[in-house]
Amino acid sequence: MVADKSRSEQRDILGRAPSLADTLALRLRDEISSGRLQAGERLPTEQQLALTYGVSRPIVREAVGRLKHDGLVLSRQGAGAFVAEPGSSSVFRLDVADFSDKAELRHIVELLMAVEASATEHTAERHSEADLATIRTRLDAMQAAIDRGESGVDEDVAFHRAIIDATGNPFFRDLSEFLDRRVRNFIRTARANTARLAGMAQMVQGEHQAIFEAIVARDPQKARMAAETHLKNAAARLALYLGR
Amino acid sequence: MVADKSRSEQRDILGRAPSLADTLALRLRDEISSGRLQAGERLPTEQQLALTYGVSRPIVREAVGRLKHDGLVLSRQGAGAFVAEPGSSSVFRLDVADFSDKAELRHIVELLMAVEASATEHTAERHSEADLATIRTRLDAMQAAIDRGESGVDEDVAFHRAIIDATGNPFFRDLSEFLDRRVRNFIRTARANTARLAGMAQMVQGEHQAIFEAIVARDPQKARMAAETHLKNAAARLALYLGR
DNA sequence: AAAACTCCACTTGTCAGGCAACTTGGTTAT
DNA sequence: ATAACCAAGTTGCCTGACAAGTGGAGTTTT
Repeated sequence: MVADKSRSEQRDILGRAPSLADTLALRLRDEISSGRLQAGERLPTEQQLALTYGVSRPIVREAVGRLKHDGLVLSRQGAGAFVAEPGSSSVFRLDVADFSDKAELRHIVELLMAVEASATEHTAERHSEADLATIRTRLDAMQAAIDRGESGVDEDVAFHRAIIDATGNPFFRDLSEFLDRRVRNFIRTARANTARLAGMAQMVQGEHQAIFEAIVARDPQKARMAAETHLKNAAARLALYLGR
Repeated sequence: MVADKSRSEQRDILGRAPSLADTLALRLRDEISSGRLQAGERLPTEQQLALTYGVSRPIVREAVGRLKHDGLVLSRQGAGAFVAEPGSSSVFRLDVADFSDKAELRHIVELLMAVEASATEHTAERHSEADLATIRTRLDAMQAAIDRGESGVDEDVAFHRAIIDATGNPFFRDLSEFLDRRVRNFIRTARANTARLAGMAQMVQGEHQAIFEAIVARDPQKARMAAETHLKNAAARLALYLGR
C-alpha cells in the first residue's frame, strides 16, 4: 500500500511515524502545488481517495479538512471538494520545520531583519510618549542586567519587542516574535554555550542606545540604519558563536 | 447544545454554517491562547471533549488534528494531547480573513512594504547578470504594455516579482506574493474601476525605472529608497483610487 | 524495604457501516 | 418548452469497535 510505504520511510523527530492523515494531506498538497490538480478542478470523492490510498474515509476527511483549513480547497456539501484559486486563500502558512539547510537559517534571519528594521523605522516615525517610556524602561533594564553581570538576553528580547509593539501592527509583532523564537531555538539546540556571548552584552547595549536615540530624535532613516547595523552585527556574532 | 448555538450565530461568506470541527477548533484555540489551558498541560480526552461540546469523537479528532497541524498541541498515542510550548512550534499562520477593518489593510500594506523594500535592497546588493536580464525584460514588457495603452498591472506584478525572486529567498517570495494578492484582491472587491489607474501607468513606470537603475548601480540604499518611494506612492494612489 | 516486573485500565489511532443534508442532472408532468 | 420532481451521488456527521501505545497499581524478586 502506498501510504504504508511512505510511512515507514518518513519519521518525525521522536522517531514516530506520522499519522496517516498527515501523509495523505502532504500527498494531496503536493498534487495541488505541482499542478496535477488544477485550480477549480474537483478532487476525487472521499470514497475514491480512501480506496486509492488504502485508508478509511475518516482519515481522508481529516486530510482534506487540513487542506480546507489552509485554504487550499473548498468543499460544498453534496457537490464535492474543489481546488481553490491560488489567490483566494486568506491564510498564509510558514513552515520552518527543518533547519537542516544553512541557507534556510540565513533566509529566516534575512526576513527577521527586514521586519525588525522596518518596524524600528516606523516606531521612530510615529511613537507616543508612553511607547517611548516603555522602550526606555526596557533599555534601562538591559543595562541593569549587564551591571549585574548577566547576559541579559531576556531584556534584549523585551527591548526589541517594545519597539515593535509601538508600531501597533500585530503582523509585525507576531511575525518577528515567531522568527526570533525560531532563530534563538536554533542557537540553543545548536550549541548551549552562552558564556561567550556575555562579554558582548555591553557592545549590544551600545547599539541599542543608538537605536533608542534615533527613535527619540524621530529620525526614521537613522533608526533604520541603526537597527540594520545592530542586526548585521548580531548575525556576525551568531556566526562567530557557532564557530563557522 | 453549546456547539449548535455558536453555529447558528456565526456563518461564513456563503451563508453556510461553519463545520462543527471548525467551531470546536476555534474554541480550543481560544482556550489555549487565553491561557485557560497552560503550556504542557494535558487536554481533556477526546471522549470528554466530545461529551462537553456535544459532538462525536471524529469531530473532536478533526478539531484537535488542526491544532496539531498548526503546532499548538502535540499528542502521544496512549498518553493524550498536550499544549505545546509557545515557541516550539515550527509553523507560523497568518489569517487575513476580514478586511472589515481599515486598520487591517494598512497593517498588511505596511508589512508588504517592509518585505518589498528589503528584498529590493538585497537584490541591489547581490544579483547575477541573469537576474538583471530578467528584471530588464519585465521592465520593457511593462513599457510595451503602456505603449499599447493597457494598464499593465500584470507586467507590474511580474516586474516586482522578478526583483524579489532575485533575492533567492523563498520566504520573501511567498510572503510578498501572498500579501500582494490580498491587497489586490481587496482593491478588486472594493471597487472595480481600473480606468482611473491607467493614466498613472507612466508615472509608475518612472518609479520602476528609478528602482531598476539603483539595482544596476548596485546601490542598496538608493534601491531601498526608490522602492519605498514607489510603494508609498502606490499606497497614496490606492487611497485616491478608493476615494477616501 | 527497595527495585524490577507484570498486568490492566485508559487514551489515541484507525476502521467499518450507516443516516441526514445537500447538489446535480435527468425525467416526467403540465 | 417549461417547470416541478425525483433519484443517484457526495459531503457532514454519528455510533460502535478494535489495535497500538502509555502509565500506574499491584505483585514479585532481590
